[in-house]
Amino acid sequence: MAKKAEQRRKQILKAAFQAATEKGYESVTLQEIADYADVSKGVTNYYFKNKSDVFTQLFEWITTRIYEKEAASVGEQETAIGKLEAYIDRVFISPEENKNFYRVYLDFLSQVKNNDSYKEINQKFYENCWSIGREIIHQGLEEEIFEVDDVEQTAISIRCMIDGSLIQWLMRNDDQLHDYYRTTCYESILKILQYKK
Amino acid sequence: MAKKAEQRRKQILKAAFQAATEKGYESVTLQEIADYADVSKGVTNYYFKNKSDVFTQLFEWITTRIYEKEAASVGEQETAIGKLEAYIDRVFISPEENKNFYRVYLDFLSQVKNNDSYKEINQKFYENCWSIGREIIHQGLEEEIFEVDDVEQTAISIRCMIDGSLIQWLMRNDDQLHDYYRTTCYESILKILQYKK
DNA sequence: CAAAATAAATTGACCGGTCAGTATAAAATG
DNA sequence: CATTTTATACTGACCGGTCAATTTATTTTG
Repeated sequence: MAKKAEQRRKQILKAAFQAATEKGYESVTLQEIADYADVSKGVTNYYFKNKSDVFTQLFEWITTRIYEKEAASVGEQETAIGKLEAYIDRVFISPEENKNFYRVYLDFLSQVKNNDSYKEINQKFYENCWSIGREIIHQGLEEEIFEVDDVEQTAISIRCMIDGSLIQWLMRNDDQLHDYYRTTCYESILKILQYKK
Repeated sequence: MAKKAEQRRKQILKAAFQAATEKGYESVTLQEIADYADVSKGVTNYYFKNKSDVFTQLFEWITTRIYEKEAASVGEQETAIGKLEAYIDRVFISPEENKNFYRVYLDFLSQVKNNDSYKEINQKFYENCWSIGREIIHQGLEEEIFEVDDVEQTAISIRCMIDGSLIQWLMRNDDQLHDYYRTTCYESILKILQYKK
């Protein structure tokens, strides 16, 4: 009962994600969401307060999922380099998935200024990302292979580098460059960490 | 005559920029642009093909202007460190100006996927940014204070770091953090350049 | 257990409002 | 007065949200 409702909610969120991926966040209509979900137009407003509510929940859902996957990948590794590699490999997962996520994510970011809920959700996402960075840095310091004086600042830098790289890659819209940007990003982070073999 | 027309065009572009800063790109109406420019709605359609045309020209105009100012600041300096500092100081010019530019810029970026003209304009902007990066790197190599094996890749990394930093700063929406992110960005770039005193 | 009653879920037509673009009128220019 | 420029009114398309009607699922009752 409540389970089926939850299923419907997820179905609509997925449809909204798909629609936003293809049409762009702002221009997605309730009709399009309904079409992608294979339901009629009224359903969305039955399960969600309004269009904005759909997207708020979508934003929360995808950022949480992304973080959980990143954290799980990093957590599996024991060494600092292993963790960093796992992180970068998870972040740069594939051209297709990165395109889907970052297109919608960029749309959300461009809306943060108009929407405090978005801002809060993104803030939480950042904090999660930074915590992954800290985990890697601490491990590297323990192994004495990184030279970092401000852990917090370095964790922030790592995420700047990741987002900056993926956004720049996305804008160039060339799947072939995906590997190049992953490598560039990875090597730059190693330098930021002042990695010594 | 043609001069006055050019003046009107600029007036409308400025109004569109102001309107986009305050209301967001997608939701700006032709009426609002006209209001900000203190003209009637018909004028915008007289000087521009359509709304999209206004924004394409706006995007081109602001990215060119940003680049020119950055290039001028860097060009004034002789030393690698001087150039890099000038670059970062120009990029992180002030919370107010960064907010205005990056908000609109983010809007544009989120539209690049739907608009080949935007993509092209942004590509040109990136190439200009990378050329500034290269100028700094070459100077540092000459002075033998940087250790860079791939100039192109490093120039790309520098811009990733800058955009990543300013976007993250913008999302946190705290003017106080502006200095912090400037410093963080500057120091990270120094590490990417493997700067040795 | 079957029929009836009730509740939950779904549909799609419809409404109010907005906006881009157009047409046309008016004013300025020279 | 003819051409260019600006102002205003209008149109048609579109969209978010509502809601009455219908279908489907669940519960009650005899």
